Amino acid sequence: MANGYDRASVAEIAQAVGVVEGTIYTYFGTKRALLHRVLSDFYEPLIADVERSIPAIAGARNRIRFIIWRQLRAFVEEPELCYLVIRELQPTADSYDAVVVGLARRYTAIAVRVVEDGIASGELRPEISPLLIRAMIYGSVENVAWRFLYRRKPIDIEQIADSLTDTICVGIARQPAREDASDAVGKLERLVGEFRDLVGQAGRQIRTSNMNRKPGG
Amino acid sequence: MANGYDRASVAEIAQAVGVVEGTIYTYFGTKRALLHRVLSDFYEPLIADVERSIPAIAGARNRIRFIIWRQLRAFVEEPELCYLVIRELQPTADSYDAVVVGLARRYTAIAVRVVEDGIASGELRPEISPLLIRAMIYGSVENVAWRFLYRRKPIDIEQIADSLTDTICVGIARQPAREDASDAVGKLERLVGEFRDLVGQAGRQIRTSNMNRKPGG
Amino acid sequence: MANGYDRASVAEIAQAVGVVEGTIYTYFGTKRALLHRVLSDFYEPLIADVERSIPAIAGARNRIRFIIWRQLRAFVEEPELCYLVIRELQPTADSYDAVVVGLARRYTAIAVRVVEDGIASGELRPEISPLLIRAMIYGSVENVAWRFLYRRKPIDIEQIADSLTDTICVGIARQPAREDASDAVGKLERLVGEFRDLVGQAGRQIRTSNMNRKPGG
Amino acid sequence: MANGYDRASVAEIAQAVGVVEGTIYTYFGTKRALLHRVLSDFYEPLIADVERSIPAIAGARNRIRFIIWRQLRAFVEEPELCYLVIRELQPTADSYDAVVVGLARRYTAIAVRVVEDGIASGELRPEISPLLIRAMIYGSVENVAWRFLYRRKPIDIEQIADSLTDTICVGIARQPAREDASDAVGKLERLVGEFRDLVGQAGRQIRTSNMNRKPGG
DNA sequence: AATGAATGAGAGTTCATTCAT
DNA sequence: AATGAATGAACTCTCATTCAT
Repeated sequence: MANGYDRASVAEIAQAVGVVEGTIYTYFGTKRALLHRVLSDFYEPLIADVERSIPAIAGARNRIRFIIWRQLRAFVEEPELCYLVIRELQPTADSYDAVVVGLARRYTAIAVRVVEDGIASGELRPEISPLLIRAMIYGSVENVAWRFLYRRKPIDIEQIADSLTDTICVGIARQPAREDASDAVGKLERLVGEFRDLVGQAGRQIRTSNMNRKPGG
Repeated sequence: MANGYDRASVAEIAQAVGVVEGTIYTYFGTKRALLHRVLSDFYEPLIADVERSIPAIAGARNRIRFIIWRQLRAFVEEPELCYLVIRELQPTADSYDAVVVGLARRYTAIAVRVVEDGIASGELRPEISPLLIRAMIYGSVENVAWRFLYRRKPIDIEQIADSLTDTICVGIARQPAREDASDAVGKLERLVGEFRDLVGQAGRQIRTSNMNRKPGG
Repeated sequence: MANGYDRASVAEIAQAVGVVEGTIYTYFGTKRALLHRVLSDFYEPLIADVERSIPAIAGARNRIRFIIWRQLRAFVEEPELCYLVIRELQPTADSYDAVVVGLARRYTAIAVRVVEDGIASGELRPEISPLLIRAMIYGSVENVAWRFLYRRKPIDIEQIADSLTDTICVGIARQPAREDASDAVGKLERLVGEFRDLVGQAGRQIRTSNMNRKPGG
Repeated sequence: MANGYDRASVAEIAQAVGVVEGTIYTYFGTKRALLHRVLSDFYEPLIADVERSIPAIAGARNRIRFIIWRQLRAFVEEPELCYLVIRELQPTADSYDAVVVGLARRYTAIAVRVVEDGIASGELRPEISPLLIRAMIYGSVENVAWRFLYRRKPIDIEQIADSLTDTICVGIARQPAREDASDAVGKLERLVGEFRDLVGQAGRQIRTSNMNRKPGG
């Protein structure tokens, strides 16, 4: 199952499992049935895990980090399966697929809800789209995992989870307050203007008072 | 080329091009060679376009938006090819692939450089990883495009590009820094207020002292 | 055993019998051995029945009707088995088959003997070939049964047995004896004519001789 | 194709034709398609032949003989195909089959019409069932051909056609009416002969007695 | 240069048969 | 005796590739 669904022949799968071709068909009537069983076995504990954990985690940011971290872990633990998930799971009519697509939908729906809750609680900006954030979370994880795993390098999922979460939450821009800062600058400019006026006023008063003092000063 | 590389037989490709099977082999020795030609033909103008455009765009944020937007456009214009890129382009040692993988690397390297430049110019936070940002950019675009395109719904690439860029740059969190900024402004306001009071006081004192001086002012 | 020998897997047969695949092989070393057991179990009572009944039936025609009727009944009662017999029972050297082919031969030999006896007793025309009549009997029954059973219509075996027997015995030609009869009538008319002439002649002679004799004798 | 459709693997067929397996699939998308092509190629000229010939033949009996003879010839010329026809041609839903079943129906319908016409013209008994006669014709031919061909003996189709036609038309029974009639005629002939003798004798005696009498008679 | 018929290796799948339990 | 999981050969069918024309 080294490389996607079509690439792996039933013969190879059988050999990998240590049985003979026909044995596969004793248990799975179809190559596709085998695939879906494998995907279900992958998804179900994953979903159970995430659905159980999320309520125990406080704050949208922490939850998002968990989702990212959990997905990275899945990639590290079962890279082949994750590739299968990425590449085979297309909502393509097939009734077999429907079941697994349903699982996948249920899985990624967790992220959507987390973002929605984060918006509701005021922790997240209300103008963001939860669906887009879901795409960012899973797309980023998938892409980074893909790249790392292809290099067969060990991958520090803690650090990557941190970085991704950080970027998703606070962005990459320096001085995220800069726009507020410009407001502040405007205010400051106004203040400075006021100050200048005050100083000018004061100066005039002083001068005036001086004028009123000794003439010829 | 309905759906991926394996799905399309050489016969189908030949028919689509309007020639006969054998002719394909007159020009491409191999189905895989044909694939790589197709991918090169896809990548080269894309790379040329992006490489030409980026220097003309000011600011990391604007450049990132352009990269996202351009990639979304590619998905909309050539969804099949983009799927091919996603699914077939694996650095699998195959010497054919090497060429196209090289193109892909060159393409995504642009994003890395944009981020690096953004850091250098101080626009982007120095602690972010350009490689991770690249993964986020392409992973997010791919995931969102995948989802949208599978639903065969029209996709508003302008709006999606805006949202993705926004999230990547400023994140999803309600900016905590913003409140600090207002605090600062508040402090300044308070200081200016104090200063105004002081100035007012000073003015009054001066005036008072002047008044106490010889009248006839 | 839905449709022929090859169509039924050993697994299906086992399931139908209520045992498990391996058990079949405890009792029958081979799928083919099972087939032959099934066919023997079908043929033996059938042969016994027909062999017992024929001597008790008087007349070749009645016996032929019985054979036809019995075979039709077998078709109605065990259509699948009859198809098996028709389609699987080929004298193909296979030593297994030899046994069942022997049964089949013994079975159809009954019809041959019935026809031979009918010829010997003068009930049947001596110039007919008993082997050909056997072919007609079983061929007709098989064909008609096949057609009827495929339509899954109920089949009136009494009426079909009557019709087939009738056709086999007296043919389809209209009053085949009538023409001979008219010949006979013609001959009789001629004979009667001759006789009339003779009688007339004799009468005249007698009268003549009487005339020559003593008058008043 | 030695033994039925299922028994022949495409590999065997290809080998028999002198090509390789895949080549079969260049021309026939399916094993079943190949079968149906073969059957159509068999049926079409056969139907054309019979449909053309029947109108040129006078009398139901002669026509039936032609049908029997033609079918026997087909068996002799293409025994394998005829087995295929017998065993594979089941009206079993398959849309492929529908075409060939249609041909077969059209073919055997000829016999039905011949019998119907024979009844209409008064040549055949009106109480017979054309459908049953069709079953007898094809069933008998099939059975007899089957038996003969399995023995791989040469088969005298002229003689078999004569015998089958004869039996179908006039039956196997020694015509009781016919023989009685001839017997009666024979008896009458004998009686008349005797009578003639008697009359002749009587005539001579009378003449003699007259001669012995007084001359001058 | 272009063709397209022929190829043959390999795919998924079936199933009669075996054998350790 | 009975089981049923495992087998592996054989099947139909696909398709990238070749090559004589």
